[in-house]
Amino acid sequence: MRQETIENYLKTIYNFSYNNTAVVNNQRLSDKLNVSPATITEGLKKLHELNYVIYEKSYGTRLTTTGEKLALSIVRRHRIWETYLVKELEFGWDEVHEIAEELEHIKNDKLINKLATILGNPIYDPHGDPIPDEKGKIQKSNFIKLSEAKPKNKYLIMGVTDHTPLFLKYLEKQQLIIGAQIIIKEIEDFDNSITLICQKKEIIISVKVAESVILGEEII
Amino acid sequence: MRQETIENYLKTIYNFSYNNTAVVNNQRLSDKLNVSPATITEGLKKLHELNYVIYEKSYGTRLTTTGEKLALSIVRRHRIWETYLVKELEFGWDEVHEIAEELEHIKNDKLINKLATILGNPIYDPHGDPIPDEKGKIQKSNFIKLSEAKPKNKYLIMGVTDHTPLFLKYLEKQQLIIGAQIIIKEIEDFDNSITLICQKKEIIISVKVAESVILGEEII
DNA sequence: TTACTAATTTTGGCATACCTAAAAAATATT
DNA sequence: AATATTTTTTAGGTATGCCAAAATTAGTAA
Repeated sequence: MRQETIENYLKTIYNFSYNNTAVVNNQRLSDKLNVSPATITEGLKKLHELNYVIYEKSYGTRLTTTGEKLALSIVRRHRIWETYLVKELEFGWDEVHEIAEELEHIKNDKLINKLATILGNPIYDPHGDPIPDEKGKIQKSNFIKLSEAKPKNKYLIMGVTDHTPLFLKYLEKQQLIIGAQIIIKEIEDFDNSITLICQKKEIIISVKVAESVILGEEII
Repeated sequence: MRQETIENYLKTIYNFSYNNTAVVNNQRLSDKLNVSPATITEGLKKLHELNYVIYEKSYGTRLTTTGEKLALSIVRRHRIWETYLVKELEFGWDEVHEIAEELEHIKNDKLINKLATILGNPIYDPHGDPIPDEKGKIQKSNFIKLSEAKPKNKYLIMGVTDHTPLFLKYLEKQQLIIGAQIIIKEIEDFDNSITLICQKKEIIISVKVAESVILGEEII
């Protein structure tokens, strides 16, 4: 199995496993990795043999300790590169994901750690995702989805779970950027759309958008 | 054919063709690309079909205009990355070649041009090799090999043609670095070893070393 | 020119990464 | 529980990138 394929499988399994608490199903992997379900079954069997995952047929897959370690190092590379591209090379947050998908496979610890040092060892990337440190340790945080926010409360936007340029450009247009403070004004019973106040402007957003925005602890 | 394979073939053919003046044989490609001669034959046939090379069986191969254009862009990426690693990320000139072999396949013009801009659009990389510009234009220069230098003359070290860490570390130890001025004192008839003066120190080097060091025009 | 040597190509084969279609298993619905 | 739906697996097949060994071609020296 090609190293890059292994890395893409492990990273994707990691991203779907909620810190290795949940088992991941084949269908989502098939969608995300753009290969048929049959190919996923084959791939998981091989990764099991290689001791990267525990694959229980017709049930689900999770990472072994070895697999998680490798997954975390890919995630680290991806997020460090995204941060470097935005902070040092003047890329927009909506254009770095794709490049980082390639750069994350460059295997050179000295390089990644040098970039991290230049950036001041950041803990979050430009989309608010936590960056694992060299040992794979990751910042834990109890954030909530904007779709779970409660009326009248104040929050900070901490991240996004959708990294597509279209979505990110939309957020930027609405000034819903990381670090922005928002107040939930009202949640419409009919379609769960949310009216919120951001930068003194009233904005109405759909559930679909709210599902992909991550908020930090309420400000008391 | 995988894009990365195509790029490695074209780059290697380019490097062996002396600016597309000479035809390249399979054996050297086989050695450099670490695949069997049989595989090279197959690969060249495919590249011919793809219009990247003109492959004449049992004679040799050269790049088409399309192939040369792609080769130059890979060479540019490689050399820009090497320069960036040395100048901005504090890597040694002996450790960047391998990383650049991976980075050169990242396909994003904006990224490469941004790095080039930060570096001030350099014309030479840390090994003295010319960097093609965005359009593929490359600095021409009539350098000679140290093994072709004449006694009593003064030269500047302009580059190297061997990029292996072992060789580069050896040069560094002898202070034979790019930009250094040398005077040829004597060439031994017996084994063609060269005695030269560099930084006021006398150094004796073998033909093998002299073959891989590039000198600039004599200083009058 | 001939006979040898070296380089190249052809042949046949193997492993991998993918696919589709059908079967089987798991899950959801009535 | 029985049926329908979804998910997963199996079976069989294709294309690619590689190889070793045999056959051919080119180069060289007698």
